[in-house]
Amino acid sequence: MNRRSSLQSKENIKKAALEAFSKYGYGGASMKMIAHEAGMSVGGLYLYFKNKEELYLFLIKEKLDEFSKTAENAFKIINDPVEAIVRYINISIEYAKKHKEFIITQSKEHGFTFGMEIKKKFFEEQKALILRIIKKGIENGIFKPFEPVEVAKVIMGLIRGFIISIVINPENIFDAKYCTDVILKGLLKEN
Amino acid sequence: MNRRSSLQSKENIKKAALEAFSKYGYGGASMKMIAHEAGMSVGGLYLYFKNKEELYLFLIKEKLDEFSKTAENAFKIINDPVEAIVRYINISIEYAKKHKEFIITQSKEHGFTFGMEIKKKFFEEQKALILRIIKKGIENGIFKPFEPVEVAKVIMGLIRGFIISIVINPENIFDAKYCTDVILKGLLKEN
DNA sequence: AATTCACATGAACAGACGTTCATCATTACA
DNA sequence: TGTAATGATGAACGTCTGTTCATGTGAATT
Repeated sequence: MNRRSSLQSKENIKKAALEAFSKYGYGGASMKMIAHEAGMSVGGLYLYFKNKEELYLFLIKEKLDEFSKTAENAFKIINDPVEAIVRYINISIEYAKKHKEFIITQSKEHGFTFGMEIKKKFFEEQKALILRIIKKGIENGIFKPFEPVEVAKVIMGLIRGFIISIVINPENIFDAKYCTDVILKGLLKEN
Repeated sequence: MNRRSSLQSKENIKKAALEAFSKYGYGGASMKMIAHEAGMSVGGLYLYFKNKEELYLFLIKEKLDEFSKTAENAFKIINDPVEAIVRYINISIEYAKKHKEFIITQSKEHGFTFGMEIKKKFFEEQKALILRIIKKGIENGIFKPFEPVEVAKVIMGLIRGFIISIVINPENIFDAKYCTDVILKGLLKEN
């Protein structure tokens, strides 16, 4: 079969590759199986991506950008820090549910040397975003006067854990509501 | 070189394998490099482990058991729920720092079909442990009357995130104190 | 109708992989 | 000293990998 639209073919490859990398990791996913899943030959892949590594990095970058845009857009219309935090957690969870295993794949294969700069940059951006929310909340007197940077780290950690939990325990997904409840109100009854 | 103690050789292999799997993942770590790092030949590995898969599963099981024992022992002498939660988080973090990347390796390679039963069992046990603490705290009137099961999930998620954060951002490790502060006291100033 | 061009193929290649096994070296015991 | 037994070797094997490339095909252009 040939003479398909070039755009469609690339889209097919991306979809197949994302699935394969997510399921089997970088080493475990073979170019042959990606090609097969994309409905084309091995050679065809190399018309669209220089090699396996480039294909992998392309996917990482695409997904991270996707998330960044969604998150930033959401905050353009939110002023309340509480709502912002709740919203950010919800966006993160939706994203995680959508991309499941691939998220973990990203943070592991090849001992982080792989696409490290891209990921580092992404995490820095996200931390800055949360930090802005926290600072605002503290300034407004809504949040307790914790150290903002440390709180931002904790929130990021919580979200990461949330995402990992979804991937590890997909049959036991927990509601974001409880998550936000705990960080906002705290476990203790009285201070 | 030969006629080493069998025990020492096995120990060398375990150490080398843990390092290799942690750095490069299951697919990325080769038997040749494990053998080399252990100071022996490839064939030698097969005197102690049936194959690569068995070696990998052995390591997973060993590390999880190690952690379970540490956690359980700690709680034998603690009655205060607050102290117990703080302690559990600290133990988890210490463990994570010690084994870094291997923890992530465990939750990913081969799409979870790998050693899944072992991990599932481990997580169930840990959740039960946390649940016990939370329930006690609520019964004693120390914790807010949240849904205990959901809170346990959130706590587990937080810890997982903490661990992942340590691995992703080793140069930016955050203090466990802030973590426990946030979950115990909450962000909001007034309810 | 002839030519060009984008898209696609899959056998072929070199290298790496996990695993096996005939062989060897050292120790323990007879 | 001779004989098992234990621990270790690494070349060899078959399989799979990522990548290349000579070849093919159908649509668009001339």
